[in-house]
Amino acid sequence: MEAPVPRRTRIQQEKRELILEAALDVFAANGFRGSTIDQIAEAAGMSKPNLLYYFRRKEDIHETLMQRLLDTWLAPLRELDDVGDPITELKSYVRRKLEMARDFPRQSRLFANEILQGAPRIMPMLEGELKSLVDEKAAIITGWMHAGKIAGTDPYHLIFAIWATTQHYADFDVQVRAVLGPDRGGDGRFEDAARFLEQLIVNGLTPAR
Amino acid sequence: MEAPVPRRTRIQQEKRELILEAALDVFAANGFRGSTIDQIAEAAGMSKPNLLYYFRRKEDIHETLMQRLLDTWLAPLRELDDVGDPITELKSYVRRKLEMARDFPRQSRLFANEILQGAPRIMPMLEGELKSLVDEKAAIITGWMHAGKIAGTDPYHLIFAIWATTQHYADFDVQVRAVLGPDRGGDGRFEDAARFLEQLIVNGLTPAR
DNA sequence: CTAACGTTTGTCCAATCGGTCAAAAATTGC
DNA sequence: GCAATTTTTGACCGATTGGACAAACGTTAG
Repeated sequence: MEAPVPRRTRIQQEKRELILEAALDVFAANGFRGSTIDQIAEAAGMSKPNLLYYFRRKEDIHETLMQRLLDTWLAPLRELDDVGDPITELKSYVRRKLEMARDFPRQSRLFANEILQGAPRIMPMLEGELKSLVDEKAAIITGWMHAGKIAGTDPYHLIFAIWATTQHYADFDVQVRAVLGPDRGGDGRFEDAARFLEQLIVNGLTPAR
Repeated sequence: MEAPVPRRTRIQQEKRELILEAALDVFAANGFRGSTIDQIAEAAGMSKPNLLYYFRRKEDIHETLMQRLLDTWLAPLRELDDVGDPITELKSYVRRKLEMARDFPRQSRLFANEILQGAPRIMPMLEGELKSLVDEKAAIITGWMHAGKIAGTDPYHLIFAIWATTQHYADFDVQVRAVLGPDRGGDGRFEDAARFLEQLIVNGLTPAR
């Protein structure tokens, strides 16, 4: 029996990666329907028929991209576990998510685009893989609440809030920068965000008692 | 001198509204490039040339929609003012934003789409109108902090966090529903979210002392 | 009734799109 | 070196797109 995934020569591997890299750029900036094969081909430095030699349809590129995305995208949540102090654990999760928004903004936008359009291509993954993972982690968080280690609240909405606040810095980057202005919108904005979110999650806004 | 905006008959007013309503549906669901004039025309119950009689270009529809959007979209923040208890004031703001996400999800998605694509059509508004408003409100919040009425933190990132967490329930609705499942993903999710966000903002996750 | 004006539509067009195909070019195995 | 195979490309195709246009239709005022 041969390998189930038919990837042939080393050159094919490399060209496919090149195309996926270019497509990530284009799809993240323009959405699926807003992107053309020509754009991706040009960004990858090859002709359109050449690109179609490696991926037979535009959708195949997107699909490959989305499959990889989910894996890496959920990695930070997978790391959340029961050992260590709960508050520390949650702060680490926020930090990891914020780092992903900073270091992989294109992936974040690709994902946001897909969800915004109603998740037509990844709905099964959301209801399957994603839901299972969140259920599992929500159970851990609920455990912490029952043990009195964190305040009792809704673990699902807590996870949503962490997703929303962190991904915001990738998906709404242009707005964040426009509002902060040239001086505060520079590289420091992620550290400011990290400080703010940490404090919000730990203590909220009530002044120290 | 006549009215500067050349809107003629009552029928023209009505048809333009009809088209804008249909276009909001289509643009919010498919993005600008993903939407076709035919789709909008069909949703508005008229032929394509008929639609183009009222709006000469596809972009004109989108532009009109975006101009109106900013006004209504920022209304909740405009209401934030200095009278009353700061914590109560911020909770009200969160509630108003969450109600907008619940009642006007299409507007939220339209806005999200535009920002995701780099805000090509509304960048001036972000750097002008929006930034001014946020600067003004951030100053109020800073005043509260200096008065010791709320914890000292970054007012800009606080506003970002409120935007992100509330709009998440409109923009990422399908994901929220998929994760919550059929039982918890129903109509109650906005009330659950409201309760959660209120608590998060007031007290964070530190258990009661 | 009819002329003027506002509204609606069928038809058409050029540009762009995703994708095909056959042939050329480059690479590889022997 | 040469044949087989893989890679690349120019030319092409049908479908869809945004938009133009003139003719038809409807309405209203005289």
